[in-house]
Amino acid sequence: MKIATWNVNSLKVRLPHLLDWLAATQADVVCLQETKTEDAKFPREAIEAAGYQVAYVGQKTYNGVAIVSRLPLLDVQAGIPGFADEQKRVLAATVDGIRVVCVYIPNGQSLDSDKYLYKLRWLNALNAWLKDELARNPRLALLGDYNIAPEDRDVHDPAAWVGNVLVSEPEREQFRALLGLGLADAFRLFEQPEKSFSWWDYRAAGFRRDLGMRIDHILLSPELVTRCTAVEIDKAPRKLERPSDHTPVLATLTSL
DNA sequence: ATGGCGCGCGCAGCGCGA
Repeated sequence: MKIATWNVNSLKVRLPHLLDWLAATQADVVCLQETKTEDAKFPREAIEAAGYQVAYVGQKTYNGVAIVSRLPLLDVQAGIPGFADEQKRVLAATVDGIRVVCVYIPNGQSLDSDKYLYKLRWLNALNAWLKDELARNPRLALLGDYNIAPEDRDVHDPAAWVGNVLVSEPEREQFRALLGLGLADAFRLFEQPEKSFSWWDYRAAGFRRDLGMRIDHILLSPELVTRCTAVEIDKAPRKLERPSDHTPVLATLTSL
């Protein structure tokens, strides 16, 4: 079973890339972020025609998350229970006995912004909810755009990013708090190339110069760690015309 | 590397992302 996460930065624009990528990788479950699509305009038919089911929750212009899956999506839940949030950033569903949680964690904009405080509050709420969710679901995967580079090795130039969002210590503490729930950063279960990134700025030729960050992650509960045989960042879609600024991250799990 | 790109909205140019 292959499970993946991909911030598509507008599903309307990236739908051809998504369909090509599904066909090429034969991924079984893909969590999407930044669909930027209202539910009424979601391209459900095109995804179903490719042999997938899809659950989604979106809004106009901003945010929006979806889970694409070959197998049925059960117990679909949007948002963090008990955490009032207009922004569509969370979608959970059970697929083949695995609780799949798709997240688009807030960016935070800058350390002195109200959006940064929102990011930290949001992460607190996520952590509290996941603690319960893990107790109910020992097979849990948390996939998404975290907007956090966990360590300096996940940043092309750590010195240049000091004092910025994505790398600040409170954010990294929140990331470690997720690990503290028993989750593992699946990418780091395996030997990986140096300078492994999942996002590059569109500006200043960021991709060509490899000025990237690793901010898209797959966290796995212990039961799923034992089943995980590979994790890779697939840079191929970032090389296409009109790419998303993020690449997919893909994990392979053995069957039970 | 933050003026510089790309997106949505909506028809100009702005807000936002990371």
